[in-house]
Amino acid sequence: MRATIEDVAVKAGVSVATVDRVLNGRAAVRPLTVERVEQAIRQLNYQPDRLAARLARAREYRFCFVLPEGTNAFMIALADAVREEARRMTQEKIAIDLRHTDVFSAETLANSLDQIGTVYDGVAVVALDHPRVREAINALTDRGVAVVTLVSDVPNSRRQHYVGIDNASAGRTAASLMGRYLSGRQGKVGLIAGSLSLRDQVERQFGFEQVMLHEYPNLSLLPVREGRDDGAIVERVAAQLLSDHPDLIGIYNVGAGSRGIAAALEAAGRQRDVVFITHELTDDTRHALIGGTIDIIINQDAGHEVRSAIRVLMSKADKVPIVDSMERIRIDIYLRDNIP
Amino acid sequence: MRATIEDVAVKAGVSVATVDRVLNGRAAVRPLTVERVEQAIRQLNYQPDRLAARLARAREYRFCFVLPEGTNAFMIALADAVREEARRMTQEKIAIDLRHTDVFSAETLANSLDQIGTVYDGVAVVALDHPRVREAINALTDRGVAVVTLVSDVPNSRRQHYVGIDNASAGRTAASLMGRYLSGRQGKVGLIAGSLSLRDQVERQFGFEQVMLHEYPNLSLLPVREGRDDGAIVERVAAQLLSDHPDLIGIYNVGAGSRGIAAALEAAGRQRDVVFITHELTDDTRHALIGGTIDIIINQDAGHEVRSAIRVLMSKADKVPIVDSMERIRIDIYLRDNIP
DNA sequence: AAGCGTTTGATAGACGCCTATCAGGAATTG
DNA sequence: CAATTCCTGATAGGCGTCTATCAAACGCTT
Repeated sequence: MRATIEDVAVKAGVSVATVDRVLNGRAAVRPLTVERVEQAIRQLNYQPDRLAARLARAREYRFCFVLPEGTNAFMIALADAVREEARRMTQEKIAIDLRHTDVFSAETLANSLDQIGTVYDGVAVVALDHPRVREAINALTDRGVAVVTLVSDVPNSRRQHYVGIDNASAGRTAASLMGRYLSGRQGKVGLIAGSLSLRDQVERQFGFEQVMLHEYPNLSLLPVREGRDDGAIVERVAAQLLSDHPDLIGIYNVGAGSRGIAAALEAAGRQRDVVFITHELTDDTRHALIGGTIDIIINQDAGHEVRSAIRVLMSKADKVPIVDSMERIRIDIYLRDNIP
Repeated sequence: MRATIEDVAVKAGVSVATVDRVLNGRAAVRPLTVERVEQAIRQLNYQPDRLAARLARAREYRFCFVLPEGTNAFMIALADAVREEARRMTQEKIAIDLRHTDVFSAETLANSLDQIGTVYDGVAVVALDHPRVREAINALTDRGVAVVTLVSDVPNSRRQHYVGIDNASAGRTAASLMGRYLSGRQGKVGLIAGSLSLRDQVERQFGFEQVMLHEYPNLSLLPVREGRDDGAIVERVAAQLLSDHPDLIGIYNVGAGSRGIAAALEAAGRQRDVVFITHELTDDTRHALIGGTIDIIINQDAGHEVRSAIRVLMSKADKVPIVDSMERIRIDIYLRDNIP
């Protein structure tokens, strides 16, 4: 049988009320008493029963997800996942709010974060890596709000955790697959990004270039072109890229707007000759993958990310450790043969 | 606020005791009354609070995992994951037993299943696809024990759910990658299996051959060779395969014993020339992947599978629906660039 | 109408923790 | 030494469900 709060009280020679005070910081307790209680807790290996705690707790946990606004398909999927989990989580006394903000403006994002008062126990944010945002994250943390970064990290901030894939690794993976798919061939490989103010994209690019340059000298990597994650712009950029380089044999798209690239490839009739690797499984990319225009999709599962973020925020709120292996978000690689 | 059992009682014009009788089948209730209670439940969209239920429940859930005995690295990882989760789950009033049985004998496995009395609420089994086993699974189901198949399915049985990857899809994926990695080359591709009495391996082989024959006519697929999932035997088989076919340029290993193949490749000095794709990330395969002998590892995450199995068994025991998207086990593809 | 079994109601006591209150004792201050 | 303030103990009530018991109401048989 597991130890209860009462066992701890007896062992420490105090009352349950005092143990409760120590556990929940409900009132001042003499340091000596605190020490005795903590010792008893250690000796009995006491861990509060989370089921009972959640049941008894009057207040519910309040979390907030801050996502970029806009029509990016992946971000829409992420927002859907948040709403879906929010609905599921009401059962567990967890209330989740969803806020949208302009992702390309560090100022706007930081202001949004600043506005979030102390009503929330935790915040999950798709963040720009910018000093102003970092500062806002740190301010939240200092106010006692648990913060996790989602999808794109802010490494030097005091956020508690990053929920998302290892983007440098994703970029390296894309490069390896590109290299092997193009083995024996010679030609140029193009890289298209959305905006290089998002850290995840920068890291992907970094990983891709690293492997490309070192391991596949037969392929010459062209300078990055920016498409601002917008289908129409991306399509123009891709069309230009294709006409500039008749010997282009590979495209890696680091950001959104894959649909534009697929359209440009098809318009040029070069979808069979060019290996096209991109990110995020959406209706568009799935369709292009099945059609053969896209060769590989590298994906992160929005549902998993949201659930992981919630678990982490819960753990931080309860001050219990997280299980790392459970929270590692994996890089999904989809070919037409294994799309779900 | 969520509806409670008391709200249902009031709405249905009965007592809470009666509602409880209906919910938990505790005693005979008049059909008319049952109908009224169920109607009230539907109207209020009442769902029992699982936290409270688990807290109040005297009895704990008892689940049993039946795994093949032996030294197969993946099965050992699976057993470790079971023990790990068992430890974690004691907190949640879930007791998990682990049993080992001879995997290659349908009779032994079926007897093991038959022995499992009604003490268990649910059973997860790595099953052989054999009539005797199917019958044993059906018998368990009929006794009211929830059964899920793990890793390898028994499709025509009355098991409640299959927890594992889509193995045909995994085989197709392996073939596609093999085909693309070998694009432009001509030569032979070998297939090594453990035992073809395990359905997962048969399905992988099927998927692989399907894609290989249709899409990559430049590659000629050799007949399967069996290695009985044993490192030493597999090594001999692989060595023979290599010496029989100097123009072998690809190996797909459907079962265990990758280490033997890696050893044979290295002994022949052909690890650079032969694309080697295999299953399951273990210490051995990870090492060979980093070293370059293995090119791709297709993996299923043992921890995820065990947790999923537990969630499914819990849902079945509570008679609540499962969330399919949460329980889909994904095919992990590892290159040296994205190993965790 | 008495006797019987079947359905139902009412209620108490867990489960382990949270929240709140009140009183009494201890330590500190002047 | 008295007056505070600070700590601690005891205890009640609640969270929503399960489990169990006893009595009352009901329908049916003879």
